[in-house]
Amino acid sequence: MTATDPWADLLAADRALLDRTSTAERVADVLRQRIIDGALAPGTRLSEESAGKALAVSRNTLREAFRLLVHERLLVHEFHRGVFVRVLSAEDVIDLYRIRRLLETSAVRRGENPDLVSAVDSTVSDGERAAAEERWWDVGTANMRFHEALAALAGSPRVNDTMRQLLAELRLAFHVMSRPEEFHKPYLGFNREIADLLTAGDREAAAEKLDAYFDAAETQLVAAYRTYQD
Amino acid sequence: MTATDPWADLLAADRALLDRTSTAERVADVLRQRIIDGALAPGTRLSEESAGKALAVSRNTLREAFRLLVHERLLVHEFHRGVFVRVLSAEDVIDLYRIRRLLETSAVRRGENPDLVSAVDSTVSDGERAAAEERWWDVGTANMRFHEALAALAGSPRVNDTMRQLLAELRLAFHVMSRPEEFHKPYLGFNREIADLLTAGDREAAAEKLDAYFDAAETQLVAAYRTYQD
DNA sequence: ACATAGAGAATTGTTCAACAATCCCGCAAT
DNA sequence: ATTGCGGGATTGTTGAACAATTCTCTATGT
Repeated sequence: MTATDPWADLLAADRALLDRTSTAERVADVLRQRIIDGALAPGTRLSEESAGKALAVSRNTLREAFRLLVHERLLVHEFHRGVFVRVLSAEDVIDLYRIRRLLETSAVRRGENPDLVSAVDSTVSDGERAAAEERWWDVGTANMRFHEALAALAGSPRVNDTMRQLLAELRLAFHVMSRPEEFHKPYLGFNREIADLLTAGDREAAAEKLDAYFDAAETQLVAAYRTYQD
Repeated sequence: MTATDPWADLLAADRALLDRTSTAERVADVLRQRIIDGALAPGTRLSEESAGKALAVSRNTLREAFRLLVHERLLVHEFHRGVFVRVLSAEDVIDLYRIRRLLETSAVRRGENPDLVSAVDSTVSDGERAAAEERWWDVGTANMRFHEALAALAGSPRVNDTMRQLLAELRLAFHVMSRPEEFHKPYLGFNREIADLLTAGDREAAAEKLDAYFDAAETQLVAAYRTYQD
């Protein structure tokens, strides 16, 4: 197990692929996906019996999966009443934007890794292509990945995790709106400008434009959210 | 359930105290505390049978608690091998400082709530008092709470949660050092200066001093960490 | 008609026992 | 020293059972 085997590191990197996940984690994966894509609407109650029967897992395993998603804030757990798909309040949406602004602008100001910058750029291209072909759901996804890529400029695994989680949580907000498909479209231009500034190396200008984006997007989403919530 | 009952909001705030937590959460609480205070050293394996017998809970309940702590990164779970108290790598420590720097400096730059600023100040006073009485463990705790209070300047519940979790994780690093008790002492002066700048309203200067603090603390901790790790 | 109380059903919380799958450890064989 | 092979221990997952709590619906009284 000494450093005499240079290929050992290569295989070690692949270990995660082999190491298999538990049933509970896979159950959490599918539930997470269904929540994110809106099949499980906010407020939906997930009974242990129905969910367990549907996924063909035992109650115990299911409860482990529930715990994970509660911790990720995608589900809420009410004692002796069951678990529900989270319903975000307007304050939640505001808070999500607050922390996103913090993370993303800081990451943009400090991140200079060329690979990560070009990764940002390609997410914008994806969004533009999806918009041209009117695949609105994909536009939204590309927009999410754009911001994920911005946060990734920080070069921190924990920031990446946090960001992924925040964006998943934010998806809950879009599902209560009337036309979530077209919500992201107006921001494609913003994204392009920010990506170009980053590619040009002007991180400060990119960060300021991002800040302006947050001003616009947050007020719009909160307004739309308050409207369609009642 | 309308807004006609002013006292209803008051009681609603206390609901969390009543509403009872599950056994799994309470088990997670005690394990978390034991990990944070060092009773369960990094690398320790927690077998389901021993832990379950010790805490008088069933394996299933225990496993739910394990899931929570794995999600908080205080435990690691190796498939078919069990759960272990997390052993931080030097890269982990670096990453923890990276995200802390991001969150805390941003929070300091934007946070102006007077109550939150005075909360920062009181944590410094606590630390000074503890140092004067040579209660080194309390000095460390006060230092942690100082940084928690800094992050709280952002006024974001999610930032608070993230910060609490990061600091708990960071405690894992201190336990592998030789004299964790005195590690925090040199930074008391820094904390005082930052608190005073904040009280004076000079947030930019406070943020810059905090940045300098991170430069110092990170290199020292990483160096110490790399030494005592081998 | 409406509110209330209470019985019974349904759901969650937790434990326990069982078995399959996997890992760990020691020992023999080469 | 490495490999192959049990046997024991631990984890992964299930199913059943029962307690605790919530939900539902009916009966009752006003």
